[in-house]
Amino acid sequence: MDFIIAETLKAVNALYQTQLAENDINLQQTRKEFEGQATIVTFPFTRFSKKSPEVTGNELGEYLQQHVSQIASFNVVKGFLNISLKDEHWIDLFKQNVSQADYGSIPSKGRKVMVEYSSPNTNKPLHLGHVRNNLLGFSVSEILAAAGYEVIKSNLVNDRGIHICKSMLAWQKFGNGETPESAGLKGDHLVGKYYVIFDKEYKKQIDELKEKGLAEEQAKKEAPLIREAQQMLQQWEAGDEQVRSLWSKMNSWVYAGFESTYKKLGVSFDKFYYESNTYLLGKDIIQEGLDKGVFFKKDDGSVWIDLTADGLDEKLVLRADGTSVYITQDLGTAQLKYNDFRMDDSIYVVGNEQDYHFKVLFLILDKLGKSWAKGLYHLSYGMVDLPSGKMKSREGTVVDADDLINEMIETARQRTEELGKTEGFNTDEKDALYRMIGMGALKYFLLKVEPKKRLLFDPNESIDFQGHTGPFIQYTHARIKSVLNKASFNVDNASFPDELTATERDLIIELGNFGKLIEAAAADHSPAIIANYVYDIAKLYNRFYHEETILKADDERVKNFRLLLSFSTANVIKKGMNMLGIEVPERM
RNA sequence: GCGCCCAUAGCUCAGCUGGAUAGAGCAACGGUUUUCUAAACCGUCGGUCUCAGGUUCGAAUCCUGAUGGGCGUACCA
Repeated sequence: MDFIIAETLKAVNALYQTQLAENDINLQQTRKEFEGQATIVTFPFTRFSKKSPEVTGNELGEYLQQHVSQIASFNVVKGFLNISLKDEHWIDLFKQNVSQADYGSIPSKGRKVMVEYSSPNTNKPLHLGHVRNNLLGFSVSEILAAAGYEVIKSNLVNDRGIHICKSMLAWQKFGNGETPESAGLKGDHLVGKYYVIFDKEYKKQIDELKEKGLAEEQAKKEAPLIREAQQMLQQWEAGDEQVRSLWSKMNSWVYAGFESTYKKLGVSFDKFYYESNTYLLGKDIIQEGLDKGVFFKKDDGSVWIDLTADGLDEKLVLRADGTSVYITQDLGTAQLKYNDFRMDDSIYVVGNEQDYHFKVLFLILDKLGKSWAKGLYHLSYGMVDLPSGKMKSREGTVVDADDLINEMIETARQRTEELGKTEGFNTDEKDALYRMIGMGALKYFLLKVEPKKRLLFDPNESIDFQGHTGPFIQYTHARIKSVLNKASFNVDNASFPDELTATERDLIIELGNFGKLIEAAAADHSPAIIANYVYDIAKLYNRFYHEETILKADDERVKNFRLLLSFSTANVIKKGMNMLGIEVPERM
């Protein structure tokens, strides 16, 4: 439809001797209650046409109809010029473009982008919040790849620190040598169990100390368990063999557990970074910043940056004792990633509680004169909350990722069996189908919402399988495949009609927007755009499916055309869903 | 205190760079299957787009302020 803009520019120039730019033309899809497919808003033109919006619209319409062969007719409603294009034009768009097997592929942009996501702590299993992160990161990676970027998916594993020592210490004290095998627990769940035990015992000690008259703050600092954990961290940093060996053992349990969860989620990574390797990085950057006068040193030896001119605060970048803080490592890690890959852009998928941190991080790198700093982007997403409030691992008020996944698959199994749709499936096929549908429901549920919005999840209300959901779209795909199979569809038999029904036209137009939507989703880092688009396509197709008959169409040309239209729709649905990390079944 | 984010139907969400009478799903009610998969389709009901100003031919969308909610503002990560 874009050619209309160019033609309108010519028309405005011819009629009103005014040279406009492309951006000055407001072209949109005609609302369905009016006739036409393309609408130009004519209000802005009245400034130089010196005529009413209606008259201006009519003059433009006349001109365009005379000069543009694809235009069939036009009508003017107030300041809106509605243009109907000939069916020939839409059929041509379908033939040349939409129906092609590679439709929706965008040529390489020659840009490399890193997407860092997941980045778990190795002291507890993944919960629903992590699931949102993982699905977002994976989906954004797929969308960027579809939009022609070279994508590197990375995962910065937080495998060291005081929280890890807490689990280790609790296991050492209360574990009696328990292993994932002996406990019959996934490794990450076993380690998480001891993280919770630590917290429970720690609280006990705090209460005891408080009874002895200590203030809360002091009790928290002096409880023997926390002291031991801190000591263990020091031993870890000193390379103490026993501590390191316990650490390796427990982390390996966790990794085995994560691997299984990642697999079920269908996410993957090209590059792992581990904080145990990167936590000392960044000190050379501190020196660089001091040399450049970006940072300054206080009397106690701590290093700071003054960001008050940018509306932020003074920020510590190195402790007085010379050790790193969080941002020190992140400065170093950012440099490391750039040295490794020389990417043009780098996206961090991290929750919105760290908005301030990333603002500061990117600003500092920019002030240090890093040329690549402008390519850094924080994909900030809202927390997943329960009706009872925030999820807290230590207090056990979390929706566990593995549990949720299993429940979704189980629900999918029940629904499918109730509907009696498993005829002709063997056991493996059934399992694959249930997994596909259950995960489709979960993933779609999480991805259809704009990332930055917070998400409320009520464990008592199961995730829907009907309506605006993943399974609805999957069902539409399976339905199409079923028709195509019945017809023994072959692309080579394609034929095209002389005219279109309204629904066929709507479907072609919407399918024609695919590329534009991929670009928009990539630019906004928003899977929600793809999710809502694919839903619109599925909905339109179902309307078409009910209104028109395909296999029994009177005219063989129409039949073959509708088959090809169905095929093309399935193609877009599949590609779109794959960008969300959702698979679509051949039948269900 | 200061900073950032959010607010659209009873509930969950769309609404493209400002454009026509603000759209879906769920829930409720009614209809559609001798015909390609009813996880579907069609219809009814449901709105002061949190509030108050402003900019504009035109505001859910932009600006200012207020209210409500979330987050941050650590020599934690």
